[in-house]
Amino acid sequence: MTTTLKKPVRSARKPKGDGHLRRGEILQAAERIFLAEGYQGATIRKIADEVGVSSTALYMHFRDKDEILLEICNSAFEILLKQNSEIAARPIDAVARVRLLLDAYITFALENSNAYQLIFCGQSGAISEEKQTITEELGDRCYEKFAGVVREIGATGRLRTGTVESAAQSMWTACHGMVALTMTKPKFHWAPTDELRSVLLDGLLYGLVTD
Amino acid sequence: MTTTLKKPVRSARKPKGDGHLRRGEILQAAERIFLAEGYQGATIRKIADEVGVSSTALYMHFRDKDEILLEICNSAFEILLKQNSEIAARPIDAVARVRLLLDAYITFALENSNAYQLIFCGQSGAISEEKQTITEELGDRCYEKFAGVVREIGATGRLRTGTVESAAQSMWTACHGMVALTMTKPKFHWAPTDELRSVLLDGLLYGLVTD
DNA sequence: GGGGCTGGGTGATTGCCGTTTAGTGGCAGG
DNA sequence: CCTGCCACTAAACGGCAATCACCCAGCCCC
Repeated sequence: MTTTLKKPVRSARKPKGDGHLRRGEILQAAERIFLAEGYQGATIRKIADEVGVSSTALYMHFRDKDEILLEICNSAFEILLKQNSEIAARPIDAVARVRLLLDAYITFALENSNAYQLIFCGQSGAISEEKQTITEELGDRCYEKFAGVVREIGATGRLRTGTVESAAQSMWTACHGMVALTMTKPKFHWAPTDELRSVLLDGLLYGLVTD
Repeated sequence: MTTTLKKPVRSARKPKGDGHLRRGEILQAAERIFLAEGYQGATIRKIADEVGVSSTALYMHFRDKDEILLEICNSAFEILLKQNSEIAARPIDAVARVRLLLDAYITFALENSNAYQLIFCGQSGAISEEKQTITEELGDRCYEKFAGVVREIGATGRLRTGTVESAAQSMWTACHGMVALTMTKPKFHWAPTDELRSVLLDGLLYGLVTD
């Protein structure tokens, strides 16, 4: 027992992170933990500890936990939107663009698996439904970029079956299924991922688009 | 302030549910709540209340919460396995059987959405990974029933592309994607579900199987 | 220069959750 | 009758998100 029985005190408090500086710090710490440990693992307390601040301080900058993690997801999805816009505008055949879009989508999902799962695999009620509006709108715009190219295909009469919407949604949901299932069941005896990916894309495009 | 200051007492306790009777009661209550409110909503305390028993009593019959809900999922998946076995054995064209299997799979998933999501959309870490072994094995057997029929198609040289495994997994994951996304994003402007389903199945089969 | 407001910070607290521990009461077998 | 067992219980533990009342440095303005 040392002599320091008195309060350790006198400003063990972390100095103010003026303005939006602290906010950025929090996002950065949250992202680290979120990527490493997922939604469940990224608790308010851990994030606060990582920043070196009390858990309460986070509520100065964000309304609640979901707001922090959704903001991280949003910045991830902005990358996807940019990617989609770029691919959709390329001066190549629409079918080739659709394939590139789906391929890039799969790559994006695998590379941002935690964000992807939070947005697209959130088991009902995990996140409060109406807080996702911003993210949801971002997702819609990503889908619209994709659907636009499918619409081009439809306009030239090359859709083998279904409407533009049902064909686009079939392709999208199919790709979602592949990435989602390989993420949540990593122990399954999967075919080599490259092969699985190309077989799925080949099959879908061959099955839904003529020529 | 009434006179009853003494303990309210004298056997407010629920009589013993002899043998496995209580266990069944718990499962039944848990299933009701689980179907109505999902994994998050089905808390130990709520289940215990519904049965009319203390929360601790549940640990007499189950090791933990996951064991209760996984048992519910297992009985659901046994139905799927039976379904698959029956369809796989029908004396009709293998391609027709594959289509029926996928169609039944989708219907099953939509009708048992909570069990389905718990098993196949469990965002990493929601359930402790190695406790799912029984359910996982059941799922494997369901898949094997399906893959067996795809193997028949492969054996007659009618697979347009890919191996038996990659083709089977493409179809399976694609269907998973459709049901998973329509579950987790119910507010999206989906094409009519019947159309989406038939377009996806038509496309997959046309794209992966010749003739 | 001093009073008061502001806003980032804090520890304690609330109310959930799953799970554990230390009992308790009734009943079956000797 | 007693004894041991076992389904059951209340109370507690630790962890979670979120809220509360408070604190104090810095600034503006009189």
